[in-house]
Amino acid sequence: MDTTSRTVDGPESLKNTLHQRGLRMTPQRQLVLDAVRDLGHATPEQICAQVQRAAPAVNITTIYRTLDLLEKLGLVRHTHLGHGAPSYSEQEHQHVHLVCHECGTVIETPSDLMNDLAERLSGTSGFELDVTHVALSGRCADCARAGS
Amino acid sequence: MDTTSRTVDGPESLKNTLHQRGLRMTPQRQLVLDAVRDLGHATPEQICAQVQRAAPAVNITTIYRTLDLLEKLGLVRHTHLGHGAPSYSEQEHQHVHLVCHECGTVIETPSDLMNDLAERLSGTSGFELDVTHVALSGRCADCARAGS
DNA sequence: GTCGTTGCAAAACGTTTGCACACCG
DNA sequence: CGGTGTGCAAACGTTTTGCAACGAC
Repeated sequence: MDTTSRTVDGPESLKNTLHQRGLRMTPQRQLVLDAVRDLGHATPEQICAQVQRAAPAVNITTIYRTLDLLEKLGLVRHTHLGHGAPSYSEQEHQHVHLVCHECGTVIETPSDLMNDLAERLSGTSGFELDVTHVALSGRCADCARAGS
Repeated sequence: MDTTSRTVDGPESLKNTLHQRGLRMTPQRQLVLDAVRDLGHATPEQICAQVQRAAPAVNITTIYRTLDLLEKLGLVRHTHLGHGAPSYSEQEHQHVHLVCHECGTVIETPSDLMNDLAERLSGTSGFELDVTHVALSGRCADCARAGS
């Protein structure tokens, strides 16, 4: 009954993944990865704040560099939810983001909803949709009820 | 047989729309609206360059303020095509953007493709998808062929 | 003449870069 | 000890803000 919410990359495996590519394990890298997992999805600045609770000296530059690295390693992913800073989440945390452009709420929805669309797109234009890296905008149920 | 590529808002109607709300017609506002229409879709900086060909003194601050205003008036719309500056286009210019995250190409695709998805979303979560304000990311046909 | 609108300069925001020092392996 | 990784400061691109002057009505 264990759905492995903690994925393949346990505490040791980040080290391994890094070493396989001649990269080095550092406390900062573990902290950033932990922060991304703990926060679900968060901006670099939010991740920085979270990391600094454990290690106040960590600079935001390191957050940016580490997020880029973890993304290249396939451990995290980022999505642009409209304006402002992008949102990082762990790679396995698959979902489509629905952003309400009235109140800004972000709703997560299973990505299977996009499968039909993905097929149709690859059929018509050969475009391979990345179902996991998508932000759709519109109006959430609450705002739809309140508005017009 | 006139499909009114020039929409409801001809040269006079911007003035009317503004006056209806107690706002003022200025050359800058007309120039920005014209630029958006001429460019199809463009960033504020590109729009600024276009406007400055006619009126070099116009400041980019005015571009930003005017784009916000025209958006509130429902005459233009902006889309975030991933990183960097947003892209503005006229409201009627409806399509879905497919952004290749390898080469950055932006493909436009008819928005009808999203109708099924829109229905399913409103069914499951009451979310009203804005079919026109969407950027999907993935890999374009060329990069898919070249890559793996 | 009023008051909305503009231009300019400066600040704010998010991100990147250069460089010397630190520390992983 | 070699070279990767880090912190700091400064630069960068984009957007916003404060304010005095301008100009639409």
